[in-house]
Parts: sequence; C-alpha cells; structure tokens
Amino acid sequence: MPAPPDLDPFDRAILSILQKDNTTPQRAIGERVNLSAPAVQRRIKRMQERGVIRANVALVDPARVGHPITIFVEVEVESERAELIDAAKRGFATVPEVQQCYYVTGEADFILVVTVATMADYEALTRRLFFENNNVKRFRTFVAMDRVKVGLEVPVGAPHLP
Amino acid sequence: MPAPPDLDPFDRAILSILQKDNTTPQRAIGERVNLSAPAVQRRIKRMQERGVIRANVALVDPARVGHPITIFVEVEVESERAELIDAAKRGFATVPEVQQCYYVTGEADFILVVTVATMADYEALTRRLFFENNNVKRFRTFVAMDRVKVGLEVPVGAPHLP
DNA sequence: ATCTGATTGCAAGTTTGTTTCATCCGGATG
DNA sequence: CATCCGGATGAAACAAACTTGCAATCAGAT
Repeated sequence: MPAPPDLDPFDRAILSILQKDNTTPQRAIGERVNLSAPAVQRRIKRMQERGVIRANVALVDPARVGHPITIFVEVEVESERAELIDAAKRGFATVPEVQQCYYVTGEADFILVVTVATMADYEALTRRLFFENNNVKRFRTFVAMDRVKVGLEVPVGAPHLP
Repeated sequence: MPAPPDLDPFDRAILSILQKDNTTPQRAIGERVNLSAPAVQRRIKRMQERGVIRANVALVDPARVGHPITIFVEVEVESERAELIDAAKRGFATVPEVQQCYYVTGEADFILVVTVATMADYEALTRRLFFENNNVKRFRTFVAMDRVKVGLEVPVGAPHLP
C-alpha cells in the first residue's frame, strides 16, 4: 500500500481554498500561501492523483432546478445479511433522487438524503424504494424546512501563514 | 423580483456536466451539447449570476485529511420559539465540523452531519453543542459505517442529445 | 564530502477562457 | 407585409490561466 501521503501546511492551505472555490487562479492561491503558481499546480495534481481531492464540481441550488424539497429518510431493514445489505446499497445508490446514502449504526440501518420536486414524487419514490422492497422493515421521513447549512467541506486544519 | 430564470435543455445539459466535473473545458462541453464555447460560457455565467450555480468547489476525501468519521445527529429541542431556533441554527452553522445542518419536521428538529477525527472529538463536540445548550432536549447519534453515496448532485432532467 | 531524490521558481509554450463583432432568428410594431 | 428590436449565436482575435522544461536548491542518507 502507498505510504501515508502526508499533507503539509501548504497542501492544507490549498485545500482550504479549493473547497470554497476551485476556480481561484493558481497564481492567486500561490500569493496567499507563498508559493509559485507551478508549485501550487503540482501539489493540486498530486492530491488529485492520491485521491485527497475526489472531484471538482459545481454546486447547484436544488430549488432552482425544480427540486425544492429535501428529505431525510431513516431506513430499517429486516435482515442484515451481507448480501441483502449490499443489494440495498446498490439499489439506493443508483437512484438519482438519492443524493446521499449512508450505512449507519444505531436505531436505523440507512440514512438517505433525497431531493424531489413534489411530495407526490416522494410518495412514488417511497413506493418504489421501500414498499416494493421486502427487506425494508420500516422507514421514517424528515422533511427539511430549512437547509441551514449544506456542503461537503471538511475542516482541514489550515494554518495561518504570516 | 427577477422573472423565473427558466432553464432550457442546453442549460440543463451543461449543469449536468458541471455537477460531475467543472474542470471540463467549455469547448468540450460545447461539443457535447452542440453549442460553441462562447455560448457555453455565457450560459454558465448567467446561471452563476442567477444563483442556479451556487459555488464551484473541490470535493475532499474526509478520511485523507484526518476526519475518517462521519456522524448523523438527530437533535430535539425543548422550545421551538423562533428566537431559540434561530440561535440554534446559527450555533450549529458556525461549527466547522458540522458540514450539514437541516431544520426538519418529524420526530426531530434538526439533523446534522458531522465529520470528526475520533470519537473522543465527537464526545467533546456533543458536550459543547448539546449538553451545554439548555434548549437541546435530546439527541440521537448514527455513526456512518459506509458512505455509500456522497454528493450534492441534483437531478436536472438532462435531455439526451444524440 | 557527496550523492540522491524531491521541491522549487522562472521562463517558454500550450491550452483555455473571454471579448468583439457581424449575423441570425422570432416576436412586436407600424 | 415590411420593419424594428432584443436576445442569442459562431468565428476570430485577444487575454488569461495552465503546463512543461530546466537549472538551482535543500535535506537526508551514504
């Protein structure tokens, strides 16, 4: 296995910037972290290759593209047989409306984050995903009234560069 | 207020691409949607101005930057007085470890997504956020064993362009 | 003391993004 | 029916950003 690809303070500072805006020119990043643009570019490239940076994406406002409703779903399954769990994972993951899916410990087995256009759509989705699935014992729905904070930013312990 | 900024099939196709990889050259996008690079560029710019595209960010693997643990928390509050709710929203939103926070209906009032380095860190966080907060009645913890699907992509009804 | 491997900055070269401008299309107007 | 007008487009010129080659630097191991 590859050695632990430690991130030095430069890398962390760069990540901290890119997680907020990855259109920031490398030259501007360089100025903020005290590095030349090529150095920044090489570090970014390396972090992509090592999987530290998994993707570069545009974040879209769901409401503006016709999906104003965000819903959390706690799903409890009948059987936790590995084969069935894997099937459930694959089943959930392939649904576009399911934007996040986690397999969790606790009083539920899965937690899903779903975006839909209407509650009728959600109702249809529950039928497809839960009622028609024999292994789903129960599910609980939480409708988001306010998306207080939404993002995938991870604290990276970016240091202060004087 | 601005008129509804309708998205035509071109816009949707562009969004669909940018949500997966916003480093795709505009010329390449143009080829895929049958538009020139400048046309693509103007549409992107317009969608940013109109708030359809909210941000352009790099997605970082939490485990690779020292936050291998993802946790869901359902929070139930004592009082739903608007003032207290707003205070709670602000309190949660400002914590870097809280990467997502939703105010929801149902058997809980808030759902948080938290990333931490260790369970000890989580324990410390719960103390700070919940035990020291008089308005938190109860909270339930779900530790993610598998991040089956993680993203903020929204289905955009992208049409097929042959 | 030297060698090796990794990293850096500069400068040149290449790709990508941006602006300009003439044209085209569709709907409203006279 | 001709005309006008706003909005969008593509080609080309232009500007900015990214990428590569190279020599210099540094730390650690030999």
